[in-house]
Amino acid sequence: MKGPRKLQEMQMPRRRSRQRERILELLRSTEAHPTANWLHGRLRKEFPNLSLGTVYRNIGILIQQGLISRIAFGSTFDHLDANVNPHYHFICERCDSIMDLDVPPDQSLNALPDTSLGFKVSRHEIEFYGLCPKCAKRLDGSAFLSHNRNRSE
Amino acid sequence: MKGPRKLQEMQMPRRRSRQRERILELLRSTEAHPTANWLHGRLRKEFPNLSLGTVYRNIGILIQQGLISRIAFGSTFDHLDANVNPHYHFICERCDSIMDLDVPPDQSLNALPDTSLGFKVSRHEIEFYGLCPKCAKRLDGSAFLSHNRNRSE
DNA sequence: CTGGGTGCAAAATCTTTGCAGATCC
DNA sequence: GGATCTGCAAAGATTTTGCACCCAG
Repeated sequence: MKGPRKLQEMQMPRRRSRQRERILELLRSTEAHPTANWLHGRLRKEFPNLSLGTVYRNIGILIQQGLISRIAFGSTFDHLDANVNPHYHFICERCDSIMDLDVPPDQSLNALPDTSLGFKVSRHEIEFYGLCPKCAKRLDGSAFLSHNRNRSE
Repeated sequence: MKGPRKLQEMQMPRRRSRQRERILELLRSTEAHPTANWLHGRLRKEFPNLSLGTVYRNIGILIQQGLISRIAFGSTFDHLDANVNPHYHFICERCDSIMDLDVPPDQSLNALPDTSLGFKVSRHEIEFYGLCPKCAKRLDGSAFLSHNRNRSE
């Protein structure tokens, strides 16, 4: 290995790049919630040689810096659930496991979006993030740093 | 008391298949929220020639039949958001657009997961589904059938 | 100068699809 | 017997990565 690569997880001093600056500006200027591909197409005009790889790398950096965030729904398949009754989910930030919560969904929350604006709400979903019982126990009293991936494959 | 099934989507007559039955059984028997790949690996023992394509096709059929559902978070990148303040999202079921909601997040909801079980909640997210103002207006009074995709790409 | 950043292309994932042949009803 | 379904493989779609060169500091 050639250096403290892993420390990138913390705020590593970064050099500026015109590309990254524009990606951030663009994201801040739009109401939509763009994809990497959209950004790439949009910025092609200013950077004719801009590569999608660069867009992805910069997205990763911006997320790391807390300047943007990803929206991880409405995307691809991934996980499945045979419990078709409405229910909430808990996602462990340490082991990435997903659990069904035994909490009755609160339909009154559907009234939250301002209907005077014209929203017609049919349902909602909630994901709680934190430590699952198992991980919480394991880390009881100790700082948690390592990130023990445990996703089903 | 079975609620009326959604007849919106054309239901093709289905034949049974041992593979699909086992996929459903397996999904119902596990606490985890498996991926297609996990199912495939797991069922390889019973069906040595089972193909991933078949798994995906059957997942699609089971979802169509309302027997299972997908969990579309915790997955890949896809959409981004430059609004890093906590906020909820609204997803239009017709045009698939994603909107930030101007609703103050209710931190008290973090108390919903049963902490006596050991959950440590740090945050939560909510997605509301339904019709956005634009689509709601367009469909006012008319049945809605067509699905006008509008995802950024 | 130096090491992070970029473009490019290949690789890695994940999901879909065309086709020929097997299977269920 | 005929419409479905399956396995296989190729194609798509999306994201990551290795590498040589470039450029900000």
